[in-house]
Amino acid sequence: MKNHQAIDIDAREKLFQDLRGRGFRMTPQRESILNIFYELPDGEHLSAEELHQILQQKNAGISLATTYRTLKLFVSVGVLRELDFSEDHKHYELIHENEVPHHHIICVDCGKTAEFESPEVQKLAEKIALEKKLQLIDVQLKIFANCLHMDHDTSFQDHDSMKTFTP
Amino acid sequence: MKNHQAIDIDAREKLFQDLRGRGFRMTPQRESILNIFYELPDGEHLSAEELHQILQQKNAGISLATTYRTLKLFVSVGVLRELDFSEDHKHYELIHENEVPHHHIICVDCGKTAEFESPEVQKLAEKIALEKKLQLIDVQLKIFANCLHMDHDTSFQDHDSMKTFTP
DNA sequence: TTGAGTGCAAATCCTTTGCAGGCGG
DNA sequence: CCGCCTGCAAAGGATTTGCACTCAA
Repeated sequence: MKNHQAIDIDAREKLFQDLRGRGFRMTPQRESILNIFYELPDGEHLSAEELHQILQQKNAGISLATTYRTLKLFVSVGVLRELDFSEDHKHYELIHENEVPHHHIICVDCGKTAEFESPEVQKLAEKIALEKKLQLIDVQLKIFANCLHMDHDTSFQDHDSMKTFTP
Repeated sequence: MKNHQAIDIDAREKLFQDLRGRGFRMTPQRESILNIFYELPDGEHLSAEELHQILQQKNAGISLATTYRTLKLFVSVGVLRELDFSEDHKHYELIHENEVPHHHIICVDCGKTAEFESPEVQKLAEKIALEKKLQLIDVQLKIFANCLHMDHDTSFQDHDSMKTFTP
């Protein structure tokens, strides 16, 4: 399972420096949280609660309040992307350089999600931003569908059990 | 300001019949809520709280609980679309036949939204659904951008004041 | 040293739900 | 009539915040 760890040690340290440069303190809590996202398989996302549970398992001893505060901070500085799958809570995923733009399919029946890559969507958004004189920040496409109970094991991610998958 | 009212009286009555046929009761509360969405300018969306306030102003005397229950019902039967703009609450808009697929631009700075039409996005989603053997239900594209404080009066919708606009 | 960051618990906000009474079909 | 719907108020769940203490720079 490919993850960000092997290739991005440098990028991670660069990010720490960047954040310090922007006046943020690089606490062990923030570092732990960032590391978890870097070590996550490509395209996988976590809710605040899931992240907090992982931190607990690692004995990182980070409070839920700090988890929420850190997620919010990382979103505001462009390190994480906030996703909404029409559930009662948000999900978060890493934004890393040289990521291939990807988007989400959500099964309205079973609630699982799958990712797919689509440079076309990105191009389209760039065209629209140019037309409308907007500074493009992020693009998110959600396809709601019924997966008809096919391909669950291979393509879809189960949020609550954090099952991994190979698209 | 174009709205659904003039053209869709029949569609509205047809919908009532359809819902009744599906075993739902057409109460005055449900009718009032549906009417509000039909009378809303094209492409405009409401939060539960905004909808409830409009109902109050019209002396419809509908409780917040029923407002939420009805929104949820209409989403589940495909009458309304649930939107998320990374705020702390959802928004809802009417899904009506012969609607031109439209999507949303959200200004990360001021929080306002604008709609734009894009048949390309729809086509792309249909292609992906076909490839992956999914039954396509809905497509939502969100473009996060900075509007640089331009065109607020003409293109962007202010959620909380429900200011209307002409895209 | 110092004020940004943290943990804890209480608070807040949005949304859901239990229950008794109301009314659509 | 029957049982789906409603209003009310209380509950629930996710997220935020006040406060005193800690520690990164």
